[in-house]
Amino acid sequence: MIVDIKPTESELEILQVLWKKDHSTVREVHEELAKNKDAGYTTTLKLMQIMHEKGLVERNTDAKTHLYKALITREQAQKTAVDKIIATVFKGSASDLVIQALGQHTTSKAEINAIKKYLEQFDQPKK
Amino acid sequence: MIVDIKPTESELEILQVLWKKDHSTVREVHEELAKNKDAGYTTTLKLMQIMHEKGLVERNTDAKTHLYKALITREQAQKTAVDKIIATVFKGSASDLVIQALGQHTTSKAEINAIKKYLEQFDQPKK
DNA sequence: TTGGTTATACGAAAACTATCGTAGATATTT
DNA sequence: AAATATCTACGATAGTTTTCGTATAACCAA
Repeated sequence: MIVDIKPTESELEILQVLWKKDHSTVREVHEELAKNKDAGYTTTLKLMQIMHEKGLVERNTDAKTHLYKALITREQAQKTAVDKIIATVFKGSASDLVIQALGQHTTSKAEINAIKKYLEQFDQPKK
Repeated sequence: MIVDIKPTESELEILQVLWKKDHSTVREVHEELAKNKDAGYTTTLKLMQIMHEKGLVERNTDAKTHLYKALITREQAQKTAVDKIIATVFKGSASDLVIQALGQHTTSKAEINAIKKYLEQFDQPKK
């Protein structure tokens, strides 16, 4: 595994924005975060510079305004996050997590069916 | 909601121990943590004292050796944790979390069946 | 070309977390 | 009772994360 880094809370917020687009400027990320958060522009800038040092993002510095791109994928972050909470609050039981997740969020019929379909694969004996 | 506090990593480790029993001493918690962690006794003590200040635990100080008890339940911690990662890395989709969780952890047949059974309730039209 | 806007760089403070040492009180053992 | 062990209290330190102010460079408009 290339990236073994656990992003901090703030770094995850930034990654969220970066995952939406191919690449973003600090300004774009900051505007997006500003909707829910109250911090200055240079704070976002500094965080993204640190993320670059850590190898969480790459950036293109050709132009005056740098372009940032996530290097860790959403899937990697998901895996890390799931591993952690299963270990810390679910006593190692993935199914406990599943039931908790299904219970507390409204889940559409389509989603339910997707999960059922997913579960069916466990019925098939391995060929 | 009474408890709106997000326990830190270390605090969660301590809560894990407290959830197993009705109440525990610092010594008991420390011995348990010492199995996987390498920190001094006073570190555990200090952490538990801080948790008391924060209202994460209550304690009985009648005897010389205090008895600690978790005030936040495992279920509350689970809910907070699940809410957070659904929001931060799963774009708000609970089913994405479910599938990710099922995919990356070995899940026993019994667990699969438990989940299936749980899902069946969504088939029944509300009476 | 000069003034205003928008960038980045970077040091440093503030806030939070984790760790430990030491002091002093209380219990236990011999 | 004296020595030893065990406990709490608490200050101090170190590490990490988040925040911001200021300097400086690049761009743009009048």
